[in-house]
Amino acid sequence: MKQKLKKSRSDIQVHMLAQIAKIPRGKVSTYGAIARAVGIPNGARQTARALHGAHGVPWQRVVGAGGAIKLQGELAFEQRFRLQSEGVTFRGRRVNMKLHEYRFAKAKAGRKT
DNA sequence: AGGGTGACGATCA
DNA sequence: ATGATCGCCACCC
Repeated sequence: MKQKLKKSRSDIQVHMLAQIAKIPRGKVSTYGAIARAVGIPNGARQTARALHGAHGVPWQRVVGAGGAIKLQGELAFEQRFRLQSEGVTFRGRRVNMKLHEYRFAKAKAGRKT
């Protein structure tokens, strides 16, 4: 029996958005971490792709590796502003990941719970 | 069917 | 720390 149906590529984005929506206020995650959470080890770009066309999701809580804001122009400014409003602290131009990195349950990790 | 693109990530100079 | 280059994966034309 199939343990896992091949999900449409579009579904992947839906799953990503679902994970992003789970990030609690005051916390942030990275494109790569979200990708891994849905089973795509190197799909950081797909996370960005999903966010680009998404709506109603806390996109501000998604940052690049190391807490770097990958957006440009006003969007970068807005993201930082919104995060600070949620209580997220920065360390220079990056989010202080030591305090705000949110950990997802990985999709394929050998976890036994 | 083929080629270019991107809200990325890691590595190298 | 900054800039350039390559690799990844799904989307768009």
